Amino acid sequence: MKISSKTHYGVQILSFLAVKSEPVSAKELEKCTGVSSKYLEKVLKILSDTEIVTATRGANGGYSLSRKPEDIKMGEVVRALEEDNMEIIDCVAKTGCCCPSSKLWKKLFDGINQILDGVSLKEISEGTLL
Amino acid sequence: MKISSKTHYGVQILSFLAVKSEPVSAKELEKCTGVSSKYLEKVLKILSDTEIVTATRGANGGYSLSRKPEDIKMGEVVRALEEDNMEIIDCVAKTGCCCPSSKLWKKLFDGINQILDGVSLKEISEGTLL
DNA sequence: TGCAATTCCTACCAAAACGGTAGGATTTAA
DNA sequence: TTAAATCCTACCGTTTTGGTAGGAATTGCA
Repeated sequence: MKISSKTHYGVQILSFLAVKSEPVSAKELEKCTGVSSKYLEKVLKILSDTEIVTATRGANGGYSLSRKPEDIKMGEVVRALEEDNMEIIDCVAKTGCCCPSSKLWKKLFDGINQILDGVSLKEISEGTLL
Repeated sequence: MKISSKTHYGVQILSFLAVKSEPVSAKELEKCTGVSSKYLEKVLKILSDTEIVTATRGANGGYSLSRKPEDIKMGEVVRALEEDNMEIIDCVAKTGCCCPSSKLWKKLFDGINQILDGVSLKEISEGTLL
């Protein structure tokens, strides 16, 4: 039940990209975040594969948002970066016991996704989140 | 962002204890869950330290709920079993960057706790959770 | 055309967390 | 006294986390 640094860096990067119109390179993002560009490349690759950012290769390339900040919901971002760690545990498959807790986990994960889908990158980058 | 097996087993155990009036030993819980009693002892120790269950040592001992199922909220249970993994990341301390995402994580963890605190063990054990 | 800037791909690695196992000390009811 | 139980401490293999490293492929520009 914790946020990985990958996800944490991802959100930081995105809120930086949100205020830029030109592509920003991993090197530049390293300066902003203090995290090595090589590691940020990995994070950015995930965001690129999920079409949250667009990567432009070659000179003057870099990364930019694929959509407007208000159209990028944090649920999408967190699910992408946490990869398969957002799944509900299938307790029935693991133990023979009938599992009265599965509804709880479903309720919890539904709630988490609802919260995250209710926040857009715009609110993060502008600091207007309550 | 995933539930550990420790937490998962913990909830299973508690919903089993919820329907018992006598103390139940770790050995018996092993039969129910299929998980080794030695490992369950660890889980139960945490639940005992946090006064969710009461441990009775010696012959005819075992574990029983410290309170009525309706007075045990799942938030308390999950926070106990996930230990320090329920904390909000302090991003400002880690990076020099001002961190616009901290509000998001706070909102998320507050939401998680609110969901879990809204569910009692009674609802889990009786299967009345929506 | 050539060079520099950039992403992409693959491999590797140390440290921590996870999910247990093991053995025995301690307590207690009968 | 004995058997049943929790409590305590240590250990251990596997997976995940959080990176590092090196180079291949792509591209704008002089």
